[in-house]
Amino acid sequence: MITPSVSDPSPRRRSEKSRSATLSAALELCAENGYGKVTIEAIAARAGVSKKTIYRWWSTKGAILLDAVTELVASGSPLPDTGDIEADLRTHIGSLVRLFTSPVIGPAYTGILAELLHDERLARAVNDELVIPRVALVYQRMRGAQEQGQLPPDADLPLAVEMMYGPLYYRHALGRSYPDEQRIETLVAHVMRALRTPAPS
Amino acid sequence: MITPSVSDPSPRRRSEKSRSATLSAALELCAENGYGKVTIEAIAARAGVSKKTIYRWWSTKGAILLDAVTELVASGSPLPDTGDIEADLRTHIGSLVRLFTSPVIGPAYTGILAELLHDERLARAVNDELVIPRVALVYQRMRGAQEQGQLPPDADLPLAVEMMYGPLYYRHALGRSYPDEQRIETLVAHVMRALRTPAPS
Amino acid sequence: MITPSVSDPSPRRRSEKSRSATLSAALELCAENGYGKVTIEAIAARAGVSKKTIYRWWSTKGAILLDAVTELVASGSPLPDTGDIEADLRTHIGSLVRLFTSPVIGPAYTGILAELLHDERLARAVNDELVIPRVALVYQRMRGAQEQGQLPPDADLPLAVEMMYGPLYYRHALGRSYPDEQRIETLVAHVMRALRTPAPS
Amino acid sequence: MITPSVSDPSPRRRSEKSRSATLSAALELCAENGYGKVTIEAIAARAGVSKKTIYRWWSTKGAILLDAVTELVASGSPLPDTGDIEADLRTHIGSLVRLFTSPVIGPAYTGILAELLHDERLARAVNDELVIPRVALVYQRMRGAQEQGQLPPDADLPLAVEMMYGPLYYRHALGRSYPDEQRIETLVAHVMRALRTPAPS
DNA sequence: TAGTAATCGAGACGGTACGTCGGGTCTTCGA
DNA sequence: TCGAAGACCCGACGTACCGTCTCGATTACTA
Repeated sequence: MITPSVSDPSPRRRSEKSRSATLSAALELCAENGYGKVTIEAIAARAGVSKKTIYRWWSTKGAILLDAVTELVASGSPLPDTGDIEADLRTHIGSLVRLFTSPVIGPAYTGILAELLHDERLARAVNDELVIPRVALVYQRMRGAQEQGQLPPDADLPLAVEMMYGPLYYRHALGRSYPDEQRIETLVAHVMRALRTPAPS
Repeated sequence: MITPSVSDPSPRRRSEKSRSATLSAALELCAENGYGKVTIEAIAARAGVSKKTIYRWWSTKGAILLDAVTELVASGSPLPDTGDIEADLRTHIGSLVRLFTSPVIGPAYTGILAELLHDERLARAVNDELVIPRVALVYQRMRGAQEQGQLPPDADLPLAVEMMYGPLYYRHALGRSYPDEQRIETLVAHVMRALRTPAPS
Repeated sequence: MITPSVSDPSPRRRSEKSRSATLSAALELCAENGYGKVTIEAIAARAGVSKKTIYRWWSTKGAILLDAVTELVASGSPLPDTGDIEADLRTHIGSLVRLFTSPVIGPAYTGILAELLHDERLARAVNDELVIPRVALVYQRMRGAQEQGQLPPDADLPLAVEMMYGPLYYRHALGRSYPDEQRIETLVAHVMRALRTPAPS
Repeated sequence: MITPSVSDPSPRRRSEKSRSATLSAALELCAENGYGKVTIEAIAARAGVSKKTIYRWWSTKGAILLDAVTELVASGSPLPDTGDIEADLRTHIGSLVRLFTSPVIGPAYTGILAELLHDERLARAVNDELVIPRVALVYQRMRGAQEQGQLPPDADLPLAVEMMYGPLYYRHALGRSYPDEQRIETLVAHVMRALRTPAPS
């Protein structure tokens, strides 16, 4: 979490009500009017919270949205384990696409991604709290597949993640539509091949 | 080009001096102080141009930077053709990384990417004027390789582009460092394999 | 007339059409939307005349309106001569009130009066071209009354004019309503008394 | 007082420092550079106050100057009472002329008078806060003179005020010089005569 | 069971930039 | 060759948010 001070300033947060009202207001504003209308002022007004209170606990509207999104995402979509690693990865990518296009999380995450491009602290936070934990799940699932012999023990897992996530972020970054089922299938197939192929000398 | 209205306001009378001064000022400000300090006001002040003139010809500071970047990129780095398609692709990705990290174009392009996430018109313009033309060069080179038998005639070229560009945009979108030489080599090797492998049934 | 240069720049004025279109446009705008909406830009647009042409012949929008009003007033209300000076003065003041409240001339003259407060050249022009000539008519009529013995030969005519016009301008300057018939009658009666009374030693 | 909305926005929290700094800055600018240079921007800059703060409490620069002038005038020139009503009125008119020509209040009041011609709200405010209270003092003095028998009990006091103030505003409205001592004496003499003369049937 | 101290809402404050408007000057193009 | 059209620089407009701050009024730990 990004807070004014590095460490959580005071666990004796007075009002849980303020916190959740702020997060909800931010998400709602983002979903309804787009990220451009997400303003500390507007959040404060809608949440019935003073600006001072917001600034006490967050440093940026990006930080607010990150908290909100993290909370939502944490309570959602774990990685499936059907025994078929390729199918599970397809499912995973599909659910990622659904995340990007979800009416609430989508715009919020897009806003976060826009902001982190000019805010290193936010970038680090997004990676540490949102992306890396989720990628860790993918690694975990892949390691399971390695143990079951579905993937070679020396497979280049990070590369595979980049190859899977890459096209999604590429399209998202350029405002394009996302890969369809067919494309995802092809993509994951190539990723599997890459995982099973020793890196070229 | 993104202009305030759909039809240009009689571009015949446009002052070339104002135009180039504006573009230069925008790039300089971005390089010197970061995208956050790129402001219509600041651009106008540095360029010695009135805000009205800027608003007459551009609708967004993103549009200004897009024009500026397009002009720079257009006059630069064509795709090499050494006869070895794999090597040429490696070179191409390398030069793309260099673009992202270049002190002038890098920050500007990052700013554009941030803005297009909330501006559909800009998104379309970035694709139409910057990305698609450059990708077309890649396609062209690949088609040459197809004619020389280095690639199969039915290779999935768009997929290859996504696989190459994807990891770059993925890392950029999350504010990470870019792939090194080694990584690019691996990546392009897998792309070649994908190009040469018929799509899985 | 207030022109860019002191002397009428060129009697070989090219387009009478432009001149009258400008004056009409100015009056219309003033009558329709109030003086605040009278703008060189708006006048030019409505008159179908270029701004440059307007600036060639006038220095201020006040100058334009002055020309327009002068033209209208010149073609109107001469001072009556019924043989009864007191009645004639009452009529004169009444017609002056009607001028102030006329839907076309009223707002225009109000605008001129506002502008001349910050523009000495305009102030002089208003006096020389509009007020003094009309006051001269009053003097002329009063001198006629002197010859007929209705007024003493040493009557303080300027003072009388100030006493008559004063209350009108006082009320106008403070945005109040104008004197009614009854009040005008009282006022003129006192003026007559003043004219007939030797100045106190 | 003219405020943005009808009800003051909770004037309890109003910063007195900002208020007086704004009024002073406005008067100074007006005195130094003329009313044309009185700009909300300039006032804000000189007062070290934000434009928002100014707009929060005033709707117009005219309103600002009115407040400033009212404050100055309120703390100045009460009507004298020497026992001689005619002399006191002469003194009063003289001090009014001095007000018009004073280097600080003069230009400010002139600017206010120009602006009220196009702003009904300001016109009302000028009358209610500045002119009517001061005229009330004149009435009060005149009523004292009535009680002392210097003036008849049925004297037309409002008419007298119009006859005194009228010539001043007439000359001011047309950008002319003000009456000199001699003229004022004559004027007041006629006003006294009018006060003592029953209205003509 | 009071202090008493931090947190809460509200919102004023000094700022920066916004996007628009009009002023007055200068250039271009068509009739 | 002249005038309409309008681009240009400039400066002010009034607005929106920023992040900081000062208020009383709740709280909820301490004494």
